[in-house]
Amino acid sequence: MKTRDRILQTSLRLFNDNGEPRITTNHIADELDISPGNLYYHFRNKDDIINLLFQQFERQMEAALQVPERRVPNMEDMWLYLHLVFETIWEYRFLYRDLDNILSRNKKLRTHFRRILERKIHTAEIILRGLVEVGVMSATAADIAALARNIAVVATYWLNFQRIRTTPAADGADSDHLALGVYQVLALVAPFLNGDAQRLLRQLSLEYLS
Amino acid sequence: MKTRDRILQTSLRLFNDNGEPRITTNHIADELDISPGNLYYHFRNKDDIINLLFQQFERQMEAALQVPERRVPNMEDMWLYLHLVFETIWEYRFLYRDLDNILSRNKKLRTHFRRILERKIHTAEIILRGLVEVGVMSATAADIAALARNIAVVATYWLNFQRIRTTPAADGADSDHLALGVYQVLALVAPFLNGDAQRLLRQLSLEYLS
DNA sequence: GTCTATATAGGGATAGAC
DNA sequence: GTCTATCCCTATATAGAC
Repeated sequence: MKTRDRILQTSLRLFNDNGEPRITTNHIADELDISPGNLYYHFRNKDDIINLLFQQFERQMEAALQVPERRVPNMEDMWLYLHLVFETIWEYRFLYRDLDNILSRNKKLRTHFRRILERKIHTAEIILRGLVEVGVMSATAADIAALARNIAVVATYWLNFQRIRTTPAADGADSDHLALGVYQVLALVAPFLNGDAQRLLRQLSLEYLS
Repeated sequence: MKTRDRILQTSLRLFNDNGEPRITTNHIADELDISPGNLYYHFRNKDDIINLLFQQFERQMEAALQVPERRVPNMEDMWLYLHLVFETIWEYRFLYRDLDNILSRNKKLRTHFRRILERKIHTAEIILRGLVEVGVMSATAADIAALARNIAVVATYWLNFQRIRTTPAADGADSDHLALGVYQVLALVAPFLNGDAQRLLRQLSLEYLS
């Protein structure tokens, strides 16, 4: 494996585990058993590393936020959408841990992240309108707008919320956090679902959380 | 006004405006036209300042999260609860901007903040159960648990969410952000409200956001 | 209480040899 | 591509005079 890729991989792991502000270029070099000079041969500076990682993140998130085409979105689209979003956030959680800090240092990152956020809201709206269209749920336009914003907020910050609530030592498996997050978002949609769909969701949720 | 208090006041303002990690003790001293040495006469270190500000924050938030006693909570309690919470967060928003960063540097702060979060959820639950009891809304125990968590997430992170969405330059007045936040949280509760209460809330929301 | 001057430490980044 | 050595800068914090 090329040194450049090893640096990216290790940086991502250290950032995710310890928070980007606490990881210096020396830490990264140490962890890889290479010299700081070598690291700076491959990357201009620390921001350069972060930018590369952000590009990877952005590609993956864009893929997750693809609006289903050529057909009316349904409940399965919602499930898939949420899982892909949560997994991408988990993989690049260092961005979310110090979001304000990181975005304020780099205007381009800020612009791109904002676009992702708007897209998150937009995709949620498309899917919700699809659910209304096929008769699975009932909601006004204003309901959908507010609901889509709330879905975006919970999806974006759920992992941060959980990291504070659980003690650093005794936190459960990673997958639990994601599953609970998906459940929380579905709980936002549930009250708008019509009788049958709502019962189905309740049933699914019970199994899902066991 | 005593120098000590001026330091606290100015620190809070600078932290809120620029983010705590970017404000050094020298910045604070500069802004006050005092020497760094003078600042360190009044406070052992930067963390000492943050701890004091956190204590102020905690007292104010604890007050906001008082469960209404001796009577069944109603819709007005929910409004009051949300307004007080949002205003407290706004006043000490520097804590929320770099929450992970700040809490990870100080175990005591982390423990106390976690308690506040649990209390946020708990108070929301108490109020929601009150609403069910007086017949204003219908929800199962599981509905209420999930809803209370979501209320806490949105209330905690709404301002962060909005700061990213709005451009740093052209953001609206401060009060707008708070009002929108309260609206978003009420939108979480709305679908559980019974006919009359729901219509009333819709009416109120329209006026509220105009 | 307040100042000036300074010690200390650490992170980001580069030069030049190999 | 990789290393060693080093420089610069900034932030925290202290010492000692006034």
